[in-house]
Parts: sequence; structure tokens; C-alpha cells
Amino acid sequence: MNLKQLSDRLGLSQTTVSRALNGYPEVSEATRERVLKAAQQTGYKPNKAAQRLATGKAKSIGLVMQSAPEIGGDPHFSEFLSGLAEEAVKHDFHFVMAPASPDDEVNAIKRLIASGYVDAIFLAHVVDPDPRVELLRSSSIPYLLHGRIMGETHDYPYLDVDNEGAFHTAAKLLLQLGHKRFALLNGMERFTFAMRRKIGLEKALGEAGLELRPDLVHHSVMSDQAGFRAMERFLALPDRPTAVLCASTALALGAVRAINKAGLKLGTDISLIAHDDVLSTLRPENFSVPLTTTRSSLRAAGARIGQRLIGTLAGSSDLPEQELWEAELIMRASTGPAPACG
Amino acid sequence: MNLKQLSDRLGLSQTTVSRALNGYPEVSEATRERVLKAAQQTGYKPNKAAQRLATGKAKSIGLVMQSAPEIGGDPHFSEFLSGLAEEAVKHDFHFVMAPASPDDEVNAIKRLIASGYVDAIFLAHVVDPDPRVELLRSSSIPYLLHGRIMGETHDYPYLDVDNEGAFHTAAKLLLQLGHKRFALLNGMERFTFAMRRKIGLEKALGEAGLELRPDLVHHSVMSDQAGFRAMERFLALPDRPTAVLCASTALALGAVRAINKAGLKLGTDISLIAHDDVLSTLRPENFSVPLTTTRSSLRAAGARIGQRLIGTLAGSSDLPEQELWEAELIMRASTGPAPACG
DNA sequence: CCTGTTCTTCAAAGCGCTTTGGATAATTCT
DNA sequence: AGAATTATCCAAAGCGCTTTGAAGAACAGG
Repeated sequence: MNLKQLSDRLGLSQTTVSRALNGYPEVSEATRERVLKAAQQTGYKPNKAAQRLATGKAKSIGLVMQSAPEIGGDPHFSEFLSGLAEEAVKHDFHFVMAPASPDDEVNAIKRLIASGYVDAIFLAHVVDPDPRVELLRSSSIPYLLHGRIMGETHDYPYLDVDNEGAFHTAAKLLLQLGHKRFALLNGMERFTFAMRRKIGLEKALGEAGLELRPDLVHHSVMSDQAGFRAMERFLALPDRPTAVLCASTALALGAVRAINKAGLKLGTDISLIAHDDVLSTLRPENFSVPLTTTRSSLRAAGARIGQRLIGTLAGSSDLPEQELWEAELIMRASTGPAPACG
Repeated sequence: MNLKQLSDRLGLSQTTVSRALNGYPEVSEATRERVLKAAQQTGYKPNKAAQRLATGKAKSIGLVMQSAPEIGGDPHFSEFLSGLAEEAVKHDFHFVMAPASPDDEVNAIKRLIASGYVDAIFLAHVVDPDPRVELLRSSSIPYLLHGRIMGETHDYPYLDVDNEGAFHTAAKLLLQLGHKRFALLNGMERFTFAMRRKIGLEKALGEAGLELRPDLVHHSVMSDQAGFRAMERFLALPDRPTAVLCASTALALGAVRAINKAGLKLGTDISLIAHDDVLSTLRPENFSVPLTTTRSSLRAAGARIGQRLIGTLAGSSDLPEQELWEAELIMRASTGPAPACG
């Protein structure tokens, strides 16, 4: 059932039916009702591809999704997506996801833009330098980053968590508790969120006259397995760390297991603070020793990004171009004073 | 840059350029090269909406994604998606995801079909009865289910894991080890995968002259938090279970924590088998007591579904309509003989 | 040299929708 | 009453692509 069929059946022109359906004023209430009812009955739904072609709008936001055999599913991704979806469903938007191998992302974005399928583009996992950001900046499609490239000035729209601040604060707390040997379980080195977290820690240590030892920082995907292995290695060192900062609760899960396995007491022998993205399946407050965390909801970020993207497309101008969210430091039991002779 | 501009610039007709680009034989090699080069240089990418409109094909598969404020991200979903993406990227397919509130899914699918954006539809989280399946069956778009509705005969294409068989086998093992009091930590009751797992367990118990006690089965979302709470409740019972079957490693994570907290030894005081979807962030072999599991990779299922869907669209006929995958039973340390006087 | 093929290329129709610029009928004003 | 609005509705163009049907050019055979 298409417009033509529907209008034929109603004895009206396509113009009138289209206008009735889209709420234009140039059509009498009587015929509008008639049209609406017929559309209802016949289950008529406009063809979006045609609509898109005619209007240039599609009510859809595009994103590329990294895909490679060795890349598994990422719970952070789906958590974020659920936030984005929450906003999208309100405005009848949908997503177009273009999978791309990591070395083909720029092209995937190009295709996405040229496809005519999307009104705006969302980008995450920012690296530095990031050719994707360059591309977006030089194209004319609306877009929004989750994250920032490095540096102080940013001439592109973004939403980011103050990762540096979060880890700075976390380290500060640990320093006040007397800790001196810090380890860092971080995400992949190429991501700016990981860089900034490391910088936050380094700054705090620097202010206390300390340095972050290179052999006590670990970069990897944020899985419990990686956390476990890295932590085991740290604990095997002659002067093991007494404080560890962890880039995600998934990493922390593995780290805690390693700590337990080594017979150490979390919060006593060793303190740990994890960054908590508020993943719905893994809550830091439910750990056997509840985790002290820096918290910032990924889902909320997704929702906000959806809101801003959709709002921008709708032409509302009271939305900020750039937002930096502070993470909250939540104290729980995984942090305690540095052990004596630590 | 569109087709018209490109052909004007080349002094050719749109027809010829289009044919050159799409590899039709009615164009000389010389002009084809010229066209290809010009397309390259100008960065011309065909507008997919127009392409779709003209051909009816879009190289895209659609799926609806449940969205509600209280539904968080689901790691199972992103794990599956990564498999789907692996296949999609090979064939330059993309996804269109329509978020929908749980009570509006049927409509979301209707819109997806009518949208003209997608060539095929994928459906998961099958319930019974499932109006979405009815809809798909009566519409003419290719589709594929991950899961089945209940019953023996199925007149729709699906890929499913033999959930009943998996839990039957798992229970059998536990029975052989002498266990008699079983608990079940299951997913949401409305999903057929959960129903089938329960049936598998019940059958095995029935064969041993036992029954599954209603107060020892728990249905919930598959988060560690839910697992923890439910397990705590089980352990507080006067005659607590000695064997527990768990529908996911996330649930198992919480359950194990409850077991540890109660001072019980996993694999000795209590045995546990979890179903392992092979989530990349949570490996059962890495638990402090490695988990015995029934294993079936969600990612592999995603990849296979992508393969079949894309294959069907390409017209290949050597693909099965229906597939039932057996889960492997992997023995690890979380299962042991039932404790004496158990 | 003309005719029948094969090789290239093109003009134009069509996919399903929105939207511009009129047209017609109904209403109001003087 | 006739003129000027206003309320409805419509025909047709256009979005960017594919594809059908046909035409022109080049070539062979008789």
C-alpha cells in the first residue's frame, strides 16, 4: 500500500493525502479524519526511503560500529546504546549502524554520510589524532562526539566525562590515605579517555612528589580476564602497589579476583578505585567488598547525546555545543589507609 | 556530488555512468575506467535512499531493539551484534535499529518493514505466543529468528540453541553426582529460551523421580545483582539446594558471590553449572573456582544469522531453514559430588 | 555498396514521497 | 450583486538512482 493507492481509494490526490497525514493546515478537518482513518485501516506506512529522498530528512542517526573477528561485544556499547534508544524512541528516530573494520572507519563514515540514510552522526572511542573527527568537521552533516581529542581547545560538538578530573580526585583520595605505590589498570592506550585518566593520576602523583611507574600501568581491553592477568602480574612484583585505579568495573572484577587469590584483603592490604559506567549487569556496590568508584552513567550520556542530536536537528538552539560531565566519587569499602611500612 | 553531476562532468549519460559503476557489461572498458577514476577522485558515493527506491534493495537488515527507561544495556545483545557485524561488514551490509518500547514492538516491526529501509528482519527474545512472529510470517519480507516459539513444529526460519537439551544434560551430570535438591536461576519467564531451560531441568529431574520445587526457581533479568539476591534467598532456606543451574555467567557471578559470602565452598558444598554465552568480558574459566558450563557462543550465532540472512537475500539456496545448535558441556571445578547427608 | 550484427551509448520512465504553483469552490466584503 | 478573500484540493515537478527500449556507430558478410 503506497500513497498513490491510498489516494486512489479515497478519491483524493496524493498531495491532499500527504498533507492530511503530515498535519498541514490546507486540508479540511473532515477529509483529514477520513484520510487518517483509511491510513489506519489499510495499515499504510510511508516509505521512508522515498520520504528521505524527497525531504532530505530521515529521522535517523548514524553510527559506525567497529567490527573485527577479535573484537567481542562490549557491554559499554550496549549500555550506551540503551540510553540513546531511550531518547530516540520518544521522537521516532532510529539508528543506522555501519559495521567497519578498525582501519576502514573513515570510509564507513563517508559512506554513511553519502548514503542519505542518516541526518546526523554519532562518534565514540575518540583517539588522537582522529581522522574521523577531521572528516566530520569538514563535512556538513550534524554530528556529536562522545569524548574529545587531546588538547585544551575544541572546535567541535562533544559530550565528555572529565576523565582526568575523575582519576585526579580518586588518586588524591588514595594519597590522603597514605598510599604511595600506585598501579593503573587502564583501557586501550589509543583512546583519549584512557590517556586522560592516566594524566589525571600522574598529575595527582606529581603534586605529591611521586611518579607513576611505567611497569605499574597496564593498557588493555576492559574485560575481567585482562584485569585478572594484569593484577596478578602487579602483585607478583617485589614491591607491589598498595593502591590501584581501574578504568572499569569489568577490569576491577578480574583485579579483585587476583587480589583474593593472592590472599590479600581488599580495602586493607590493597585499595582499589574503579571507574563505574553504571553497567546494568555489573554493579560495584554488589562486589563482596563494595567498590569505591568514580561514577558517570554511560546510559545517561547516551540519552543526553540523543537529546542533543535530535534537538539540533529539530532546530532548537538552546542546547550546549560542548559538555563536560564531572564524575562523582562514591566511597565504599575497597579503599582504606595504606598498610604500614607500605 | 550526485550521478547527474558526475555524468555531466564526464560528458556521459547517467545510464552509462551507472552501468559502469555497477559492473554491467554494456559499457566499454575504456569508459568504465574513466568513470571509475572520476568517481574515485570526486568521492562520489551513490545515495542509498535513491538506490533503495529504485531497486528495492538496500543491503541492510533491520532489527528492533527494546527500549525502556528501566531496561539497561544487555551485554548479550552487544555480543550478538558483534557477530552479526562480522558477517555484515564482509558484504557491505548495515543495520537499521528501531528502538521500541516493549508494548510497541509489533508496530515497530511494521514500520521497519514499510520503511523501505531494510531487506530483511532479525528477531530475538522470542516469547510464546509471539505476535511478532505472526506478523513476520504473514508479511513477505525475509526474516530469521534467534530462538523458537514453543511446541514441536516450526514453520518459520530460525536458529536456536537446544536450551532444553543443554539444561537436561547439565542436570543429568549433577544427578549422577548424587545431587537431589536443585535450584534454577533463570532468565525472564516470558522468554522461550528460559522456558525450555526449565523444561530441560524438569525432565531430567522427572526421570530421576524428582521434582523441581517452585520455591527453588527464580526468574529475573540476567544481572549479577539478581543472581546474588536470588542465591542469598535460596541459601537461607532450611534445606538449601546443593545444585544450581544458572542461565548466564552474569547471574552466576552474583550467585557465586552469595555462596562465598555464606561461607560455602563452590564445587564441594554446592555445585553450579552456568550457561555460557561466551561473553567477551566475563569468562567462566576465570572465576576463582572455574565454572562448569553449557557453552554456546552468542557471537557465533550472530555471525551465522548474518550469513544466512545475507545469503538468502543473495539468492543462495543451500542454506538451512532451521538450525538447532547443541551446547557443549564443559567440565570445570564448580561441580562436585553432592555433600553427604545432602 | 547495402544489409545484418554487435558494441556503445542515450533518453525517458519509474521507484514513492513532498512541495510548489495553480485552480476551483465556498465564503466574505462592499 | 459583483469583487475580493479564503478554504480546499489538485497536477506536475523533483529528490537521485536504476533500467527499459531504442538509436547511432562500427564492423562483418554477401
